[in-house]
Amino acid sequence: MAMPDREILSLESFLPYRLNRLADAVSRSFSDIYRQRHGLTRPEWRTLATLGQYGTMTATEVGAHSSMHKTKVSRAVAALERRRWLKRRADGQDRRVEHLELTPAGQRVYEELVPLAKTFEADLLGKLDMRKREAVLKGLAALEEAVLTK
Amino acid sequence: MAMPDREILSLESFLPYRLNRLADAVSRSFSDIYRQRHGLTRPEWRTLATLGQYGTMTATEVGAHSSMHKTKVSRAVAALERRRWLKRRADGQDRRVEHLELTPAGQRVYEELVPLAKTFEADLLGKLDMRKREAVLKGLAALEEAVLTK
DNA sequence: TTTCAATGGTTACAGATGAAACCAGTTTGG
DNA sequence: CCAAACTGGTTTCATCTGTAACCATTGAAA
Repeated sequence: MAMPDREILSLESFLPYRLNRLADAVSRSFSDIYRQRHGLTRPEWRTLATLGQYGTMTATEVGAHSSMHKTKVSRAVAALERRRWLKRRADGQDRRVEHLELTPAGQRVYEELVPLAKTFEADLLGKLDMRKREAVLKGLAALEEAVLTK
Repeated sequence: MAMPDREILSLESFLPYRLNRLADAVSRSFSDIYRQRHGLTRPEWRTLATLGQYGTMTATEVGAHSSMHKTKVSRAVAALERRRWLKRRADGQDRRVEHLELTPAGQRVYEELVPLAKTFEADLLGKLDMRKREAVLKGLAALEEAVLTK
C-alpha cells in the first residue's frame, strides 16, 4: 500500500481554522457596537454582560462563566469600577472574596446594549433559511459538548 | 403593549460568544501540537500551512488567504526565514514583491504537521455521530457564507 | 496553636497585537 | 516627462495578553 508522496492540508476546510476565522469576523463586527458606543473592550463587555445577566458574582465566578482568564477579569473589573459601572462588596465570611455588581449606571449601559446584541444576532441568523439556522445551532451545540465539557 | 422591564441576554446562548469560546478552545488545544513540537506561533503555523498548500505566494496573498493582518504575516515570514524554513525570491517585474516558498527543511516540518492536523480534526469530529457532524459542516458553511463573503 | 497547602485576587514581566506611519517602488494623469 | 496616488512590505508605538510570581486570607493537618 503506497503512501501519497506529499500530503497536503486544505486550510480552508480545516476545522480549527474555519472556527477561528468565523469567530474573529463575527466578534470583530459585534465589538464595533460596544466599542464605538461605550469604549468597552471585549473583556469589559463580557464582564458587564455576565453581571447584567446574573446580578452579583465574584471575579472567579465571572471568569468561569465567561471563559476568561483571571487576569483579564481582574483588569476588566478594575476598568469598569473606574468608570463607576460596577462596585465591589466585601464578603462577611471570607475577606478574600469580593462580590461584584453593576451600579445603576452600569445597568443602564447593559440595558442599552442588550437589544443591540439581540438585533445583531437576529440579523446574522436572519440571513440563513430555517434549515441552515437549525444546522448552525445543532452544530454549535454538538461541538460544545465534544470540546468544552470534558 | 408593555415592554419587559428588564431585558437580559443569555451570554451562553449568544452566537458571538459561543463561537469565540469554541474557537478559542479548539485553537488552543491544536496549537499545543505545533507549539510544543516546533515552537511555532499561530501566525507562523498558518503561514507555513498556506505555503505548504499553495507552493509559492507573496506575503499579501498569504495574508488574504489565511485571514491574517499584514503585520502578522510580515513577522511570521521573518521568523520562518530566520529558521531557514522559508525563503524569499525577488520578482522580475516588480521589485516590491517577494515570492515566498518553503525550503526543504520547511517542507519537512509541514509534512510532519499535516498528519497531526488531520488526526486532530478527525478525533474531534469522531466524537460526533454522523448527524451531528453533518450539522457542524453545514452550519459552518452557512455562517461562512453569511459572514465572510459580502 | 503553628504550619503548610490552597484559594481569591492583583501585579510584573515578556511577548503578541493592530493602527498608523513609513519606505521603497510602480502606476496614472496631466 | 513629472507629480500624485497607490501598492507591497516593514517598523514604531501603545495596548493587550498570559505566565508566573506575588500578597492576603482561609482551611486542614499535626
